[in-house]
Amino acid sequence: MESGRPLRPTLRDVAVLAGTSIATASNVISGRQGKYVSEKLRQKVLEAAADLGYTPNLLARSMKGKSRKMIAMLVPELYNTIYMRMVVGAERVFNDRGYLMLICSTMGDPAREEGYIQSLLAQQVDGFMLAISPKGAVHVGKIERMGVPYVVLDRPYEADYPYDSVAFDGGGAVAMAVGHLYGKGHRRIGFIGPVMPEFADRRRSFSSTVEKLGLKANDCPLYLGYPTEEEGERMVLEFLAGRSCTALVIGHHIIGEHVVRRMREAGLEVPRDASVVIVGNPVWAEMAGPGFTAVELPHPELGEIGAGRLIDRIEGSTDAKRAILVDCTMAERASVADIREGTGADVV
Amino acid sequence: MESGRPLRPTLRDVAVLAGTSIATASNVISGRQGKYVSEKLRQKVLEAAADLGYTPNLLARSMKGKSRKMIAMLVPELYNTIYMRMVVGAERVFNDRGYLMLICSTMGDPAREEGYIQSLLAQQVDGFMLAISPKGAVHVGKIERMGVPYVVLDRPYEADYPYDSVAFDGGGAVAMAVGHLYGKGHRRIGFIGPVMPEFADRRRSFSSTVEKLGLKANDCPLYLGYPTEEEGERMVLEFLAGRSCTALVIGHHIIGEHVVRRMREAGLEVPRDASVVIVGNPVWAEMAGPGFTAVELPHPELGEIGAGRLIDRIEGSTDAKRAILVDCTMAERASVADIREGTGADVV
DNA sequence: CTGAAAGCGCTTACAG
DNA sequence: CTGAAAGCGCTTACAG
Repeated sequence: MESGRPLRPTLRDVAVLAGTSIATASNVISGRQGKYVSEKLRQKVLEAAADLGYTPNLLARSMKGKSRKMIAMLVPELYNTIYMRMVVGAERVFNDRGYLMLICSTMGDPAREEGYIQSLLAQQVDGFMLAISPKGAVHVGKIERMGVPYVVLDRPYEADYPYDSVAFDGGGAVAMAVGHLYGKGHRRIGFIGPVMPEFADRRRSFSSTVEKLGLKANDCPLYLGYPTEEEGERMVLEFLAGRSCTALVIGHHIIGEHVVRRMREAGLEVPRDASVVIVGNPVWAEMAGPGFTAVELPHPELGEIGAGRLIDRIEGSTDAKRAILVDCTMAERASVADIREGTGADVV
Repeated sequence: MESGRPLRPTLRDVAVLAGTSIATASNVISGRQGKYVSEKLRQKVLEAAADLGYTPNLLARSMKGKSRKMIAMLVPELYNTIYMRMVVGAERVFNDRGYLMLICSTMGDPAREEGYIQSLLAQQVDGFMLAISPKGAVHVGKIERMGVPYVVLDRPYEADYPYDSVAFDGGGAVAMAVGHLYGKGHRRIGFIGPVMPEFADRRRSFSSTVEKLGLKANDCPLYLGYPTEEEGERMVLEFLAGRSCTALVIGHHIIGEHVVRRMREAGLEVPRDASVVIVGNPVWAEMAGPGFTAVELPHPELGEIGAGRLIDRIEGSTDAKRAILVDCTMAERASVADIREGTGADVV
């Protein structure tokens, strides 16, 4: 309709309108330094570009070896806060450093993971942030072979080549929780946590920490299950039947939800009847009951650190590939009673 | 290290290895029909491609006017289930139809919305799915002017040009809820809902439906507030103070969460003491208390229908631009008592 | 059946 | 200071 004006004007259109060459127009638009263009011409080009509503075609630009300033982040699920926390952290730094981040949801399906990796590689993305399923690890080899930078998040895995990864130390988080309770005088500490293989480090850490602190294994029972309502209930019941612990470490946020609800229903008051430390960052930790002490898992930091590392890589860093482990932090709230003797803690 | 093998082999590399021309290699790889290539040559090319691990550079392909098979979806928040439901619905169809969907989170910030639109336009995406803030509507003009297809989701707005949009009828949903309760014999029905301007249609619909059914406005009070814990509590208290309604329509899922919890704490039993219909799809509707009857909002369908329409557009559909309104559906569960006389409902 | 050549929209030495 | 020309990796008439 609007005669003459191309829908997507090219540099050529701008150059013609400004009465100059494509090369000069390019020099002005991409603002190359060291290329002196007379102020007059520069203005004319700028005007022409504005007039036409010119937007450079990044596709064409990329063909000349320029980076696309585009990275892809693969996550298993969109509904899961854990991944969203990582995404938000990563996005913050990509935005700051001028990269466009694309989020792709794989549903933990290796086939989908492969599909995305294929497409995105073909789309010439500059790099990958990968929160990928264990089985999906195979497809990472493809990225590796293409020489495209990537960072693995949250779940590093075995590979016969070194690669960048960022994770937190789940076992360490549990150790912190146990240590905190120990410091407050607790000697009989239970653990309710996930039974899935990805979480083996958490329960192993519980056992070894307990042992290291010189506590009796009998006094520190483990209850394992899946993060469902029924299993949560079952584990609480078992824990209560024991009746011997003064404190409890909950090793998973979803399980925590069910456990805490069930404890309340059972009339158990925290921390009077039992002290509790959660591993994870459930929204309700601050709001429910007395406020729950938690070992917070640094998902946003995982995203941030991973993103920073990926960009450095893309921009030429030759730092040795390695696994980065991020520390967890204690957020003390009101779910742990200090039962040490002679500390006067009761007075407070 | 691996001498000779280029990291990212090009069609040229494939052609050389196969001992043929780039053009022929291209014909084989992109499987153009009508181009007869001898079976022998075709095999050699295919082998060479496999050998090199060749992946076509979609960037270059796109430069020849081919579509990128890539669309971008802008959503305000990643944490909000509503948007994730739309995303998941949309992604399903994009995947089926061979498009790659990129998710971008704008945080409802018009500046970020503009930034993304700019970048993605420059990246030559084929189309946009827009769940955008009211203020962001301005930037849509840029997409429109570029002639790039787009579909607006969930929140259509005023514009001086026609455009495609997909939404559900929030007012209609409330009318359904009221109608359902009316059908079960309720004549005094309260409404607790959001006060924000985007939800004006819901409360207006409540009032007009009540009027249409011949109920007295006095018997059908409205309680409006923000979706916070305190406001939820306040509204429940006001509703209870009234003590005259047999039924309640809750017009927002977050508000519903607080209202339902508060009602339970107040010792109110549903549906014995009050029948309840929720507008929305909170996860707990099925699990909490007796199971809550709800008017379900079709967010995934919004995504699906929008995606279908967008692809049709991209692939050349010249169907007139228009606003599509998707119906909501009743999910009857156990939170509504049938109080009609002589129906024998009580026996059931 | 096969391949030389032009061209997509840009950038970048390089020569005026 | 400015512009003609080559080239990025493909596709596509078109001529053999």
